[in-house]
Amino acid sequence: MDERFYDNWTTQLRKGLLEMCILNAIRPGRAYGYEIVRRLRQIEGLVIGEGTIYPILSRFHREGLVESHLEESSEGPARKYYELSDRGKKLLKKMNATWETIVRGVQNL
Amino acid sequence: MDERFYDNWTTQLRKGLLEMCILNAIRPGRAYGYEIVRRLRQIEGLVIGEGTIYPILSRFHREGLVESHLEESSEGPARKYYELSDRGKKLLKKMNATWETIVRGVQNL
DNA sequence: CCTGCTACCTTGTAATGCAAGGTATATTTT
DNA sequence: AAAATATACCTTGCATTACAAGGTAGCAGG
Repeated sequence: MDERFYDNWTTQLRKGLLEMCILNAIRPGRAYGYEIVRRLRQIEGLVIGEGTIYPILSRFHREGLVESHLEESSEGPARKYYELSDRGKKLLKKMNATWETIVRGVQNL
Repeated sequence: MDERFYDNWTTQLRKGLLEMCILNAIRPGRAYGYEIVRRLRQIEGLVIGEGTIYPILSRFHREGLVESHLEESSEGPARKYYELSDRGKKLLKKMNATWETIVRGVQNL
């Protein structure tokens, strides 16, 4: 059967959504890229690869939504930890609110 | 303040989501482009323009998700009505299920 | 030393949403 | 009758994203 359309659709659906999820994953404290990939992988329908997350994290930093610092690890190469800036926290709050509005809107379509 | 990131994010968030909403708007029976634009406009966070919907409807048709036919109107130019094909109905069901899975996944993040 | 896991990054491609344009019909206003 | 407004369709070019496929490097176990 032709799953091409569906597969592409799910990819499109992740656009923007991934950013929100990543910010929410960082929010409680701090997190590094490889860790976030593993956490989000467990959420059905939200698979994410390294080639996807690193550009996103870079953009977050460029936009001033997060701060980052390297930290040595005994289990491998150094990890780049990220945490939300004030701007990032504010924006995430707004994004979460927008998300809920949309979810509600879609529900009673 | 800098709303650029937020505005762009909402645009990205609409990707894929609009397709699902349009299909759901057509599902009960039939609908034409201009009509769908007006209906979806009322849903907060889901604004859509004509330059967005017509390419989507064309793609639906190209992918065999909908059938279409022209119908004269006394209120203006002819309308192009769309209705879901069997394939479209099946796919929409799958899309709605995926959407709910993702919404639930995001909820308990 | 070599395989596997950890951990980071970059490049090129495909796909989408949208602004900004265009065309044409029917109704209402001037 | 001319102009304006609402209806209704469409296309082109741009900006943005997610992803596959590649690359680099550190650490541990056999």
